[in-house]
Amino acid sequence: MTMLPEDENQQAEVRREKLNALRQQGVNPYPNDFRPEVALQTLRDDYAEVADEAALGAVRVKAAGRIMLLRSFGKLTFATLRDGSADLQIAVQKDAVGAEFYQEVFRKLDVGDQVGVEGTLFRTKTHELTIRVSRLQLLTKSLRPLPEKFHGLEEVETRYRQRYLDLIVNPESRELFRKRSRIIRMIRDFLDNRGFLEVETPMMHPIPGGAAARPFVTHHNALGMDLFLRIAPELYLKQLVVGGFERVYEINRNFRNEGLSTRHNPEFTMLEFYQAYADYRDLMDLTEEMVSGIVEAVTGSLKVSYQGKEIDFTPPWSRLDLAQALIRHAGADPERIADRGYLEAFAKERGVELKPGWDDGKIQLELFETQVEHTLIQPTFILDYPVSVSPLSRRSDARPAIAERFELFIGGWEIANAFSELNDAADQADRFRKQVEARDAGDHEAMHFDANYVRALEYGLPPTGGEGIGIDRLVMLLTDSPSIRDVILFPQMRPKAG
RNA sequence: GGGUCGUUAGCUCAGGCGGUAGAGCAUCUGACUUUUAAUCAGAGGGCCACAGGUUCGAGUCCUGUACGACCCA
Repeated sequence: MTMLPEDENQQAEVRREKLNALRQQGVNPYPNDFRPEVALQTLRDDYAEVADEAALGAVRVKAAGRIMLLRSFGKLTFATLRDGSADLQIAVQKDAVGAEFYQEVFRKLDVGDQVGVEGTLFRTKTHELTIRVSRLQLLTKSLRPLPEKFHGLEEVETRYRQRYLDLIVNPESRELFRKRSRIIRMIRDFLDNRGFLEVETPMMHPIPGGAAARPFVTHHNALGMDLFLRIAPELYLKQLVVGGFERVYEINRNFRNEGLSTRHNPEFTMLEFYQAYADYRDLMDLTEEMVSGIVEAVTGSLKVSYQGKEIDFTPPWSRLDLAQALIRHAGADPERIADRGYLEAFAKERGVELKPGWDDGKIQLELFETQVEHTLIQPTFILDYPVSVSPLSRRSDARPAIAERFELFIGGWEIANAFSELNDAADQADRFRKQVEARDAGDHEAMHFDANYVRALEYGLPPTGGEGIGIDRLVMLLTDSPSIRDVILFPQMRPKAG
């Protein structure tokens, strides 16, 4: 019965011996009959101002947690207990729990063990609120030593691979993921309050659609067909708008088969929402209101420091069309911004490699992404994209080559992508055809023709605005996290040998 | 995919020009009834990521591999 694999160490060996000794003494090291009655944070809150000895001594408490620190004085031991809410000190006196229990059971406990305690409250000489333990029960014996008490766990690789260790010993990591959860809940509240319906759409798609990206492929045995992990829920959500759900949203994972980086994880969380009888300008207003509200609620301010840069979320945010962005931020010539020869020369001058088959719009987009995007630190809406690179967006009535689309950039990254939805079924079919042509010409990220989606449009999609917001990047900005792996509990890692 | 850097005790980290592997915390033994990273005295603990190479001798130099971090595409 090997309990620990080959990375056995001396300390684990000692703990296992203690476990066996406890069992022989009739102590169950893994009982499940203890029910804590109060969270440690509640005790801290409720008795923060109470100093009266008699009053504290009258408070009977029953709590549980993990031993994080032990300070033993022979007949008296102080320990720091940590539960899901907070840390609190306990004091275990030999006389109070019984000499035999203290000696034979309690002294076999280690940092990392889970215990349940009953007792009363008191304050130490230095006024620290402490549980005076009258009864203590081992709830779970821990067999491996925890990372060091002072430095915690520093090595990022272990923090990602064994996130539980990071969460146990690094309180700031716990706080970060609580913040992430709060951000997502606020998004739900915001949308729910505006009459949006949260829905779930397929994660496995027969045709990958709704974005320009390479998908992961999987296989359904019974159907005998390949399926694709979704790269976006967009086409399904709009079918729901066709069906009469005029405001829908989904917060869930997308999967894109591309490289890993500090801003890319192969699975990432996206909010997509669609609102009938709205256009992309309505969505800009909504986005400003939603995001700035969340920023203020989460950080207490509209000004956020991200990696040394100050980002001011105070609305209204800059709105700049794509051509203007190239002129203003990349120094393109305003007179010739739509001139093909100029665009090619400008790209060459900036070291942007052009691929065959690129039209003016694609060159402009590429120039924007390489020359401008990373400079947009303050929240900025870039709008009016070329139709050719926006195959699901509605055309501007006044300028048919321009799509009613915006992307939101913050901290130099794309945070959101939105447009007035294309609801002209024939135009959509044409756009899909052009995508298929690009695909046949070698563009692996170009879209497939989705006939089911076109058929849905033929039944009539009301005029609609739709948007996707990258949740992980938003959380990065609000938690000052340098890597997307810091805001994903279990980021994708290469398997380590053994 | 390319470049740079990293991998040493459970954790956090030192190891000058190649010469028997170090510290703090943790662990173990002992002392200690008010500590706060408790303190004091002692002890044990290493596949120096892995595989080759150079050398009388490699944690250290060279090559490759794995994993990670950062930058670039």
